[in-house]
Formats: sequence, structure tokens, C-alpha cells
Amino acid sequence: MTTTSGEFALLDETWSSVTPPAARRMLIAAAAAFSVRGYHATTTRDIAAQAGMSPAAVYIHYRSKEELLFHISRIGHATSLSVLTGVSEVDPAARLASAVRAFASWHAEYHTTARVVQYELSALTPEHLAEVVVLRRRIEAAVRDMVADGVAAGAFDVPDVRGATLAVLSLCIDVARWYRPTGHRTPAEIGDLYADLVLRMVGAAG
Amino acid sequence: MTTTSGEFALLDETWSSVTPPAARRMLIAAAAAFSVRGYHATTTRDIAAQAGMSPAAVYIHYRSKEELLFHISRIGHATSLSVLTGVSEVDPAARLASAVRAFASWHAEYHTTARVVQYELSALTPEHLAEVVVLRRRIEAAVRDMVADGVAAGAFDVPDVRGATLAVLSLCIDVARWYRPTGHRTPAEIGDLYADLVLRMVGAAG
DNA sequence: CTCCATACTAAGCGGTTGCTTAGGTCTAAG
DNA sequence: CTTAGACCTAAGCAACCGCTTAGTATGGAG
Repeated sequence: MTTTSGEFALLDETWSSVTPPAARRMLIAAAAAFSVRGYHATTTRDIAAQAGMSPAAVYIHYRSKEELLFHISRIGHATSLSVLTGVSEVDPAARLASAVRAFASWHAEYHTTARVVQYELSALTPEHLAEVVVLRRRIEAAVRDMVADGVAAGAFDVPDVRGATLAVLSLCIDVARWYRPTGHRTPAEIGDLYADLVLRMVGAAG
Repeated sequence: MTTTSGEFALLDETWSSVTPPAARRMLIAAAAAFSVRGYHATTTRDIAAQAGMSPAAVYIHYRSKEELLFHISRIGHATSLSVLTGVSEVDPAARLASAVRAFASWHAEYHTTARVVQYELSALTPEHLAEVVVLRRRIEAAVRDMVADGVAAGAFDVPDVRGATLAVLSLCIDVARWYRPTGHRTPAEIGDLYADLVLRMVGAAG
């Protein structure tokens, strides 16, 4: 995966597909605010102010505050899914390690988006939640398949495939909770650490 | 650790020290509401209604909604710390396994409290947060010491003690996020699964 | 130029929020 | 019975919420 530099990831490629620019600025402002204060503690006035517009400008591009959250959640889920499944390795251990490295480091690098993705699901409408849950199931299935493939190939020693899948996903997702840019570990270092720990968990010969 | 039975843990021993009974009922109602909807999405009217009292009754026993959150967070942190450090085993691997089993299963069994403990820190006042952070540092230190003791005794193979500590804590804490009472794993089974996975992560011979 | 669509703002509406105030009800001691 | 005090409620206040409305500025087409 690629990484952005700079203190504020305002040029974040995650949102490059969102047009027009004013709508994109609004989404980025909302993601930043939701990430720091949480969805319910963020007001539409906060979002508009951070985007440099009036409170009413939110409703030019989005029907409601919840729709803003939905777009962030949907794009964030899609991005993290593509990061997870974008691995090219064939060997089961190398493949799982690479996927975990990418997925965990994404949750660090894009912790702002990741926090909204992982911790604001309950603020979505039932319809929007259902759409996002489809993506979450594909994320879970991708990890489960990688673990199961390693077991089938005799490369892993895992007594409980679903349990191991749960733990691998849980470990990576929780990075979004504790990661701070000011900490002494870079996203890449976290990815390397977690790839190693996951290989140990699945009993890959190393 | 002991476990309660029954669908609703209203007789939850976690809160047994809170008096008078009306104040305890209010705390339990607040913990349940904060856990489901989050602190900011919960109104003081919600809490009072769930406790079977009028909105004004909240302020007989607590100065503010935030003070309610603080008491839940403080008691919850103290309880989880005592669960983690209440292990009696001496052998490093058995000791770490027992601690992880207890800590992870606590986050499942008491996921209602655990969610408030882990995901509402940012809603605390700076003074109250500082008090809770002291307890969080003791929790982290307890795990780190157990990992370091195993390394010193030659029982564990861990290249990065702080990294492994981070992962162990993260794994257990995240149980509060994904656990559902309707799921097909009991808290005890989760504890057993996680104890095994953690021993693999720290390279304990077994 | 006119015409029209797009993008935006100033002002504000109805409803809800955390919290307060004034007063009522209960128990138990004197 | 009186009184004190703990506990709780009915009513409501000021502030703030998400969102709407009416109107303004801009730029391209005819």
C-alpha cells in the first residue's frame, strides 16, 4: 500500500473519487470530526466550520448528517477490503503475513477513517448498516479463506479456524483504537509486528 | 472469576459497593444505556426512565451525566484490573494463560461495562480521565511484567516485549467490541481460546 | 444582454438537551 | 402531633441540536 506524508492527510487518496471538491472537503471534515469526538458529539456546525463553509452547506451535498457518516463508512470499508485482498503472494504463510501487514498498517495510517469505520456502525440507519455489513462479511471471509487455505496446505497448525480468524481480524481492527501518530511505532512497524504475531498464532513454521 | 447467570445482569456484583440502592440502580441503568447507544447519544431522560425514576432523580445522586460515566469507568477499570492480577499461578506460561483467560472472559461476560470502560474515555473530563489513566497504566504494567517474567525465565520467545504486551491487551480489550451474548461462544470458551493464542504469540513451549 | 442552473449564506424553526427550581411525600425521632 | 431530613417529582429554563427556507453570487448557454 502507499502512504501519505504530512501532518494532515487532507490530500488523502481515500476520498479522491468523491466529487465535487466541496463535497469531498465536507466528507474529510466530517471524518476528522467523527474520529475525534464521535458521531453523536459532532454537530453539523462543527463539520461545516472545519470545511470552511456555512452550516447550511452540508445539506447541499448530503441529505443528512447520517448520510455523511454512511459515505465515510462505505468508502472506508471498501478501501480496507481492497487493502486486505490486494496481496499477490501465493504461499499461504507469506500471503497471510502480507495481508495482515497491509490491513494492520492501514488501520494505523488511516486511523481517522478506520475509527469511524469500526466504531460508528450503530449510528447508521438499518438500510445503510445492511449495506456496510455486506462488505464486513467479505472482509471476514477473506481472512478466513487465507487461514483455511494454510490449514489445507498443511502450512498452519490451527485447532479452531473461525476462532483464529476472529482473533486476527480483532487484533488488526483494534489498532484503530489505540494508535496515535505521536507514538513511537510507525504504521509499517506495526504491520511487521502484527504479521509476525499472526504467523505465530496460526502455528506457521518460521 | 465468578460469573452471573440470567439474561439481565441486574444483580451484577460489580456495583455492589454503590449505595444507596437508588444510586446503584441509576448507575446500572446508565451503564446499560451508554453501552448500547454510547455516552453522547444517551440522554439523562433515557437513564432515569430505565431506572424507573424521573429525570430529576439523576441529580439527587450525581452532579452531572459525566459523573455517572466517571463512576462506571472507575469501578469498571478497578474491577478489570483485579480480575487480571487476581491469578495465583507461579509458572510464567500458566500465569499468563490464566490472566488472559480471566481478562478476556471478563470483557465478554461484562461486555456492557467493558464497552463503557474501553470506548467512552474521551467523554470524561480531563481530571476524571487522568484518574482512570492511572488504572490503565497499572493494567498495562501487569501484562508487561508477566510477559517479561516469562522471557527472563526462558519460558517465552519474544523479540519485542512491549509489542507483545500491546497485542495481548489489544486482543482482550477488543472482545468488548465484537462480543454478543447471542453468539455461539461462551465467555469461558473465549477465555480458553485466547489463552491458547497468547501462549502461541509469546512462543511458550506447549 | 437575458435566462437558468449550481453553489452557497443568513436567518431561523421546531424540537431536544443537560440541568435547576420549587414543592410534595415518606420515615422516624422527639 | 410536630418536626427534620432524605428522597423524589412536576414543571420548566436557557442553550443547542439537525435541518429548512428564502435569498444572493457566479458562470455558462443562447
